[in-house]
Amino acid sequence: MKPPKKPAARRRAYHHGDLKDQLVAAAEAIILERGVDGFTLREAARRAGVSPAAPAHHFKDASGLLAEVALRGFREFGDALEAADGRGGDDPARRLHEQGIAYVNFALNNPARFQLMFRRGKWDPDYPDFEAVANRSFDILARAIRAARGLPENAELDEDAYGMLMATWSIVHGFAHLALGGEFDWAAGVRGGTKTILETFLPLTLKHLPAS
Amino acid sequence: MKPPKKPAARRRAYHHGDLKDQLVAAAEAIILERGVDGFTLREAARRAGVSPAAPAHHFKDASGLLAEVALRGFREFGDALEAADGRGGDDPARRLHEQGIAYVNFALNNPARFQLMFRRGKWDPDYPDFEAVANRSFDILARAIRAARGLPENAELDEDAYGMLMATWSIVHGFAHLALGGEFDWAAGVRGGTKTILETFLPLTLKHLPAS
DNA sequence: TGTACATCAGTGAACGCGCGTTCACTGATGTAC
DNA sequence: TGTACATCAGTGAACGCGCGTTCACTGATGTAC
Repeated sequence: MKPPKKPAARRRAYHHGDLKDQLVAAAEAIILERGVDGFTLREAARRAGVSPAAPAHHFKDASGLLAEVALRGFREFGDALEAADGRGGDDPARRLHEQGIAYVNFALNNPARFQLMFRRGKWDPDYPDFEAVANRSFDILARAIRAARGLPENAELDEDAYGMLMATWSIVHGFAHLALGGEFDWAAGVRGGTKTILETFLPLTLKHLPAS
Repeated sequence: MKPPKKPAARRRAYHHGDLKDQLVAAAEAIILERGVDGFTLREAARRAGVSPAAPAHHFKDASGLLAEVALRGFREFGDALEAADGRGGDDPARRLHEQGIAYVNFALNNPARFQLMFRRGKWDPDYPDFEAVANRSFDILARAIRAARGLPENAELDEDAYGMLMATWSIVHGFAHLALGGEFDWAAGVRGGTKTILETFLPLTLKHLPAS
């Protein structure tokens, strides 16, 4: 009756097959639980069920793995901003508003990635493709700012454009950072905090975006 | 001729006399050089010229020392905000504007403290006086917001006031955080960055404060 | 279709490191009489 | 003014810990013929 040769607990294949992705997933989980500084390479290996030496076959070192995590974050982040921008149609104020919503939503729904992305020094800046992917998010914002200021595409920003760009970026980034840092908890209550913040406080705040 | 009994290299007194303050100063220097996560208690002791066990006589543990550093930061920060608020006279928009300038100036001129202050988890939250001192800064902002919205002192904030407070806080905090994180370096150039940021980019940005 | 062999992706033990904290101790200081 | 003694603020050695990385290795996979 019992099938021949099936070992009681099936031994995992010597070759993992999906290690790179699982290391990335483990890293995100660790950062979520313990914060960016709680990440260790050994712990990621442990969670992937692999010896501490295994990650070296996929990443130069610990900062390489974190670069991959951040890179994927920036990729999705850029996608979210671009989609939001599109939702704004040809109204620059709406485009900026939608981007703002998307910015904060991404941060609050992906706190691990977001916090890592804005922690230069934790990831290897020379990781392949990193710079281009990270710059895309910035360009999406700059494009909408140009439209709002009536500047041609690819034009240099003028002073007012700088002010508008920095103010817009600052307000959404500051909001995200303060919310993630728990500074808005007094207002949101402890339970369901993220939802309350996104649904009631974010709209109240974004009314004050420069272009609105 | 030679004075009697003066040892060649004068031996430091067994009792340090100023250890607590020097540990605080050392901690700030370390954070400045290596970032908040680069801080270690041993290194602080080393810089104060003292054995690694000595700090225990002044602080419960490492997070206690960091709490003292953050506490002093909050104290000065509150003073700076209060002074700025006063500079605004009875014009609420000016009060908020001055507070904004002071907020970012403090952050960029005291990066070590500032970054530590907004890193819950690094310092002991039960450190004596901590909560009251940390809340003061918030109250100073809230007071000016009430004035801007025409609310009586100590009144509950209404929805618009929440929006204005969060937007104001977000913009200055976001600006400070992005500037410290190096995200404005493309605009400021590498040399004299802080000065350029404070003198040219901050004013352009603060034009967009909600109350302006 | 089979086989030799290079390459790939793991293992697990070991390295040296710096950390925070504890321990028994001792020298200096302050105080009561 | 002197002295006994408690307390304060240091020492330095040791603890156990987890870390990132290296090493020689080996099992599994892919490819050329």
